[in-house]
Amino acid sequence: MNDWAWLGFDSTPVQLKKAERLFGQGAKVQRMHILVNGRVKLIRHPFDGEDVVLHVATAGEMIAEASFFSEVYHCSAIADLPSEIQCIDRNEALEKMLSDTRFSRNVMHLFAQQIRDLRGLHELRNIRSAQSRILTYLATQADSSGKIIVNMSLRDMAYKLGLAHETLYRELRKLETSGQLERPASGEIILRETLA
Amino acid sequence: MNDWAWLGFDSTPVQLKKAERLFGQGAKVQRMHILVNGRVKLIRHPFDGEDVVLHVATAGEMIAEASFFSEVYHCSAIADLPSEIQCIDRNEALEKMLSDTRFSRNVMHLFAQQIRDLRGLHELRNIRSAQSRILTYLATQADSSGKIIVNMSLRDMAYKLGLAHETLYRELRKLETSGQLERPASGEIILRETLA
DNA sequence: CGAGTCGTTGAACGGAATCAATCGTCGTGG
DNA sequence: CCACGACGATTGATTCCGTTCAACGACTCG
Repeated sequence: MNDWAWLGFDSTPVQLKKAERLFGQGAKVQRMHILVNGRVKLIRHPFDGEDVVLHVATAGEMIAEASFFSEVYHCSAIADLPSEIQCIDRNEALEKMLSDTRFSRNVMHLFAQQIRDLRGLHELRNIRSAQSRILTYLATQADSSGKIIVNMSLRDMAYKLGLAHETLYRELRKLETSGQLERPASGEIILRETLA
Repeated sequence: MNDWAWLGFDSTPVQLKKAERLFGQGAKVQRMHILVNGRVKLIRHPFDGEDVVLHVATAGEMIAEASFFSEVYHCSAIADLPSEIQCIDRNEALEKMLSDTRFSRNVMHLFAQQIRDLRGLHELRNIRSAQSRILTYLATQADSSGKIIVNMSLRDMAYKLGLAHETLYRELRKLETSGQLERPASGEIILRETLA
């Protein structure tokens, strides 16, 4: 999907099986990671209480970008699917950032992109109604023809949207019944125009 | 609060009165902005429907960092309080980013910080219960003695937490009654230890 | 002084979470 | 190879808690 040539990787990517760990909370930050393929969950382990899913990284994302300037990771990274990850030494990356124009710009782009996505999600959560939250989200994901390829389970989508998965199922069904969307195949959703 | 010396500003900051506009949605991105003092709201104006508050920037933040790499702004910035803003020409900033090590690193830091904050907020919203969401948030804001200086109105805090302001008032009252926190003065909250 | 806003509380409603049960699919190991 | 367990998708019934609507006093600012 993305072209990572600018990263100047010569090494082969790390391969992780499902449930394998890329790094653990508290570990020293020594590398920069780009998720080329697969899915990686970032988990925080609080002193008390149960684990919290901080984020689910999908293909093309930089993993734990926020930790890049920290000494140690504040969360663990665990493969949620078989994944392929490009690594680059932290110091090497920092150096490259100063010497290689394209590199630093691209990294910044990744950061900015991430911020915009997060703000979008935040904005989304301010929508109280489950139905319009879902519609708004789908609208942002759809291409010009209204088609959406869902590359995650509906459960994960529900989590991302901050809804109980049952609610997501129900609302999707309602929207389907009312003709506002179609689901020709699992993992595929088509939005129908409903201009007010 | 923050030291912006590294930005190498020689110019005097822009002064905005309340409700004055820094830039409008769709305008060309020509400068980089750092909010030195005050409060600025980022507003998106959708084609239909009413305006949406994307974010409320407070002192020390870079404004619309996500737009820095875009051609035009995807939102408007409006002073929410009398504000002081440092501006730097976009091209100048990009240049500086490549030539000045400290500058680029600091900008990246700002970005990373922002991402971490946003993720934290996201994480927070996954807590369903209003009470524990509030407690968790306060815990992150408190210093070692449990003291919290609230630099925004409770209404804004409620918005940030994704709660109706009435709910926030009520829950704060409950927590106060049950001795889990004190409010010696407005804008000041003290958390009491309640180890399980 | 009046307009605007914040903080606060009451009452009622509604919608989403929760609990629960079923079905299908996939992977794994005996 | 098939049984079993794990997990995703789906739907029903019920509960509960946060939103919403409403009203009021205090304070600030022009």
